[in-house]
Amino acid sequence: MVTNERPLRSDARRNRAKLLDVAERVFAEKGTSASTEEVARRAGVGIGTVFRHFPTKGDLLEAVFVARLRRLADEADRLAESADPGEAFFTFFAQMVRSAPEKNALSEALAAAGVDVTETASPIKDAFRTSVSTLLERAQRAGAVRADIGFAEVITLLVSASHGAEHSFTAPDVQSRALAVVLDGLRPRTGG
Amino acid sequence: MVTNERPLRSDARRNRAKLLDVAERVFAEKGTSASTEEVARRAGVGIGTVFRHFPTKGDLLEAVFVARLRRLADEADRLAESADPGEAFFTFFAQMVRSAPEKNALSEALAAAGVDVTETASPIKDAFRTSVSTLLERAQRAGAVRADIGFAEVITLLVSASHGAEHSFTAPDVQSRALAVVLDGLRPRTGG
Amino acid sequence: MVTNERPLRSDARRNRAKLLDVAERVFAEKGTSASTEEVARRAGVGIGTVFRHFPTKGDLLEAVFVARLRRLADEADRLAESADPGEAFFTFFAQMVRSAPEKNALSEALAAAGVDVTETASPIKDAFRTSVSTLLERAQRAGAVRADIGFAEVITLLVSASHGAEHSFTAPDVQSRALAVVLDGLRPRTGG
Amino acid sequence: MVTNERPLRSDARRNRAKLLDVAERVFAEKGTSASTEEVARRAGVGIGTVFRHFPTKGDLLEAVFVARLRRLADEADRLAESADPGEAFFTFFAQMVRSAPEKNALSEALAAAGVDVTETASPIKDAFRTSVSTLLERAQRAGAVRADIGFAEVITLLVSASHGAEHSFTAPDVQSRALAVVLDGLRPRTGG
DNA sequence: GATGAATGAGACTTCATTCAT
DNA sequence: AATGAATGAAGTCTCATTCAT
Repeated sequence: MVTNERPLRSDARRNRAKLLDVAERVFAEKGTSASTEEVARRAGVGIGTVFRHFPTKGDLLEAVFVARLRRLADEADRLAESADPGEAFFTFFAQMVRSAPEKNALSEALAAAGVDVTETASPIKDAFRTSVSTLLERAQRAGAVRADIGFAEVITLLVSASHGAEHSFTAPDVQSRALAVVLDGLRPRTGG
Repeated sequence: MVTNERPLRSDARRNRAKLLDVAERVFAEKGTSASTEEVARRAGVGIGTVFRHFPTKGDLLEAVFVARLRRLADEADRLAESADPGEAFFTFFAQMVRSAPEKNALSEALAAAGVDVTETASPIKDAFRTSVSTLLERAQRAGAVRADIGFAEVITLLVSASHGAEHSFTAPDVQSRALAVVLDGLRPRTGG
Repeated sequence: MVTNERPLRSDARRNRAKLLDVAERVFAEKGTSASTEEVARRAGVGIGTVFRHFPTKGDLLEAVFVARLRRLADEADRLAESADPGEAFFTFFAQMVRSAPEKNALSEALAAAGVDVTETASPIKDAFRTSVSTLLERAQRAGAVRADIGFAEVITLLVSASHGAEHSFTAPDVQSRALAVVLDGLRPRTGG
Repeated sequence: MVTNERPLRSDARRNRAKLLDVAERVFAEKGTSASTEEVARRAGVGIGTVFRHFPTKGDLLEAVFVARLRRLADEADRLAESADPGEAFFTFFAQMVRSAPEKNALSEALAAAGVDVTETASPIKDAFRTSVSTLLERAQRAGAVRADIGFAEVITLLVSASHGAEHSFTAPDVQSRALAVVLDGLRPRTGG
């Protein structure tokens, strides 16, 4: 089935992309309570244009989150093709957490992914879930990750760790060691 | 050092306590964007009274956080007296995380504790740091907690895990397993 | 039963009255689509003050209508005490229609009265209904008004005629003659 | 006198007619505050097309009114040929009022007719005036309608009664009796 | 001529904060 | 000290109108 939405005019498509891009940056800097006006201003468009593309501030936020999820799923897919499943999984986890500080509210995006699977069936959320699950299962089969956790636990930990990492005042080495703790916890208990 | 603030009139003292109590509940229920007006209403005082005690909404939020910290430090002190240092530490950690959901934004309070040490030297923050550090060091000396982390890492993990736990839509058993991962990560590596 | 709303502070009462007064004039001049901002400006208060007294524009409009109804009911009561029931009724009807031009949307207030009796049971609407009904019944008993109509028909005609009269471009004598037609129609058919 | 406007391209003519048709329905349903955008959407054209045909929302509204007037004038003309002048007049009056509910704001169209004679000399308005006047005069000559009123009074009453009838919450039988009152008022006084 | 994206003034509403009572 | 009315900046959203495609 083909969607019946005709493709946007080129200028509109450009504006939409620009808005999404700017919005991501603005929300990263000031949190999700940043005003729609500021997004419009920094994108160089009128406030009405924002509204046309995203009828509600919530819609704009959701679009930003979805865009992020899409990129994260892509990254997971890329890593899934690597030779070492364990390394692939831990790399993905660590990368996400390390990139969190520069994108405030990434954790919300992730949380949204974990949640709405039950409510709004969104293709992107499904794709993200599939990509991460694949990464996880391969690592578990390879014995690199403990077997008693699933997608939900991984997301919860990812959300948590990302959130912790968003607080820029924590020193980088503290972040590293805290992350190491979580990663160690994800490994199977040796000599258990 | 003695503060030069004269003691509050008895009704004022009562109002202040009541406000703090109500504010904690309100912010827990609706997040920190709940209105000052609602706090006043539910405390049964005029809005002017809130601002007399806490000249700024930020001041009110901080006071709530400090009150929480004080209670947490007390709890840490109580546990520090128990016989098993390892169990004391893990109990403290788990208790805090499990109680997070019912106090929205607790993580912010904790984050604030980690932070402001550099800015505002607050006696309560210092006390909290001392209490938790004691708990940690005893557990480490007893070999129950890995030795390569300190107060900062623990707080970061606590903030993270609490935040993850605040999202009520995650199932309790998922929360438990995610918490278990972090706790396991905190233990020394066996057979290393 | 006493309402549990404590009386307004004197300055608030003054402002409320002023706002109602100004709002009535503004809506009369520009129709009900006049902005709340303009009401605030002409009342010499901040926009927030309007909101405090009338949380919604709809609330403000309703308050204006209710105030009008109250005055109309009072006028009906005053006339009900006059010696000639027929004259009382026709005077009331004519007065209302003649005063309509200077209060745009009076008809809406009246329509509201006719309507909401079924929905929102408002004391003022009930009072208005009672007052006008009394006036009507006395005139009918005196043989001055045809017997086959009731309150509902009178209100409908009043609303209609008032609306017609609101269009200021119609010459006064045309208005008079049109009103005369309606009044004649209300009289019992002679020699029927 | 010939207008120097070149004839519209066939698709443009079709669009114009469609727009007028849709606009009448939309304004009837939602009142004149319905958005121009909705008219465009339901007509299946771009918003730009609406503004090309009617440079202003006011222009669109006026065009709708004019179209209505034209149809009303036609109806008046048709009735003017019937045998009974009195019945023709009353039928016309009653028909208009009865059809008012389904065309919200018809009264405004009529009011516009009464008015703009002085401002914009529109052929259609003149035609309407002539048609209704003819209907009225014939009925008066036949003794079916009182002689002391003219076109202006009839329009005023028509506008009034139509407005009253537009309020859908009034029961149909109430409407009927109210209309009967006006019609009776239009008849010559018997036994005067 | 048709299209629909962009515009931006302006409407309503919220809320932290001030200040007269 | 307490009160709560007043304030007004700021936020979200709407919509008539313009203009590049």
